[in-house]
Amino acid sequence: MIVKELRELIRQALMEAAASGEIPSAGEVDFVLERPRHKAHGDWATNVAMVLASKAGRNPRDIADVLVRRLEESACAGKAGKEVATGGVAVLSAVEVAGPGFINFTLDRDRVLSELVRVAGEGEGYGRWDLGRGERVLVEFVSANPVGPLHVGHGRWAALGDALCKLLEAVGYEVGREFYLNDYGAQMEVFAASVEARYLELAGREVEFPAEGYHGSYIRDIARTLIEEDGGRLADATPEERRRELGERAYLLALAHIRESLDAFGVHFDTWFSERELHRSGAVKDEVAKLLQEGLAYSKEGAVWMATSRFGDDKDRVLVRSNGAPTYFASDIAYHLDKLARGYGHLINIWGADHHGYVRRMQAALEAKGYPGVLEVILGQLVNLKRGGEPVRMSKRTGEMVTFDELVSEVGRDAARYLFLTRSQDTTLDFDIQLAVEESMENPVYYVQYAHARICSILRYGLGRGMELSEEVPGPETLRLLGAEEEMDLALKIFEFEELVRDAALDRAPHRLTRYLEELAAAFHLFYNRHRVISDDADLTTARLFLVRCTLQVLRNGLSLLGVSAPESM
RNA sequence: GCGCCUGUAGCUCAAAGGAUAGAGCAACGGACUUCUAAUCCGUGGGUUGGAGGUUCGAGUCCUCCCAGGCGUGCCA
Repeated sequence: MIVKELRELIRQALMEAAASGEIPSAGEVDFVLERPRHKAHGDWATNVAMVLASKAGRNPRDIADVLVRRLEESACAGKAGKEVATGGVAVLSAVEVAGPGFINFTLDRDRVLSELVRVAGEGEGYGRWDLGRGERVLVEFVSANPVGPLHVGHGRWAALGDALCKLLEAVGYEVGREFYLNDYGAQMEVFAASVEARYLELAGREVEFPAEGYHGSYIRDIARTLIEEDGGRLADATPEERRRELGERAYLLALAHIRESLDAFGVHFDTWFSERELHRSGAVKDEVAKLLQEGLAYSKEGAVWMATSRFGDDKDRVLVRSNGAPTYFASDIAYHLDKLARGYGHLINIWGADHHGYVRRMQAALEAKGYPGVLEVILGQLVNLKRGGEPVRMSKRTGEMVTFDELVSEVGRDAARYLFLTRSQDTTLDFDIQLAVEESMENPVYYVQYAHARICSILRYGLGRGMELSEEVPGPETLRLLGAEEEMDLALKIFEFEELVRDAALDRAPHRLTRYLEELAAAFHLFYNRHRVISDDADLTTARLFLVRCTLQVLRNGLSLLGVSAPESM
């Protein structure tokens, strides 16, 4: 790939120049190679001379001059017919020193074209890496409490988690997607009691709604479904039996609903891990006992505490309450150890920012167990849902909320996924439903999808005119007909994709992908408006169809990483 | 009080420590007998919350201050 090649050329020039004493040798130099913001600064630029100069106390422009001279010889086409060192193939058409000491590269057109051929050759595989070398990573996300429908915030984690998983897969990790079910503890009982109350109400009984119960209308919906299933027979059962059975059936309904919602969103989990099972199997109890044995936990004031403060936590944390009930923290330790026991070398959890106080203790616990650094927690800021500028509450307790399902059906799956991913998870997301719907024609997702559909339309048009749209790569003479500014800009934008995928994956920043796709689409739309792809000039048409097919491929690869569809027409 | 996140154009947001801080929306003016005008071109719009510091170079890193969000349970 071009970036690698340029880096290698720079390294060579550094070595040679250092060997001849023209520049100070500084061992490994950590330099930046990037696409400059301004076109006048070439196709690529590096700060290597400035880095080296500040290390050696020399003038950066002098060092840059030396390097440029060597690069010109090794990689630049320069004057026509001049031999270049890299196997006779020129990579660059120009290398210049600029500004405070930048070295700006302009790619040789033939090199651009050969890179396009590579893009086409790699097809769906373009942008994939093998950085992970198959290491197994478990990504746990959404993990909503199964006591009601998903809310809008969960949608953000679903979109983010899934995109992150796809990115990690693209760079060579083997990824497991997991949903942790908090199907144990007090909230399940509140849920059961709430459903029970509605059930009895619907059966015509006088009941007092539990003080802390969930007021959402979905509770009544669940109760209605239950009563339709069993004809209300549980109204006369013993309270214990009724509560237990209704709770269980309500849980299964809520869970089924969550699965359906995620399914409709195109997010699929490999595993649904039940907290209850951890308790049932004794894993939680056993782990607490083990921690006591290992001296990592102790008893105090009737409770069992874990000594997390020895591993970076602010204070020690309770594992077993003085009433004998294990805390959520205890089961979470057992849970995370279970993940590791299943062969995952790295754990990623996506949590809402409201859980950030929990991160350190969890990491401390794993460090105590001999797994420092295996748990990575991605904290996502919350979603502020709005409708026409007015905030919409998302409280399960008061029941006033917009569900994830409603959002998806209003805004659409692609737009919802895309919009959730346009912003870094570090920033709270204002999601205005009304705006998303009203402006759906101006939505960035349509802008990107439109580029894809437009290309498909060009290809259809070509087919209709009896054009042969083979997958074959045009010969060099034909390809050399490409060279217009918009064509080269589009090609260069295409080439950014590989590194972008890598960076987005390693930096956990799927939002960069959305931005990139918008830039790529913009480069295409501009090209489209300036040049006809299909014209009377058969060779030029062939060449442009090739460029456009490369664009199509990258749009497709990128959208697929986001989990957004690439429509053939709109 | 302490901890995490955020503060950039009227609005929503981008910018692995790089050159003249960029997009979209909103406003205004242009481009369809031509492969999809859900597009393109142009114009206006900024003391990057404030003050110091680090260095060749700071929206980005450090310190302090201001503002907002979220935490800071023997809740989950």
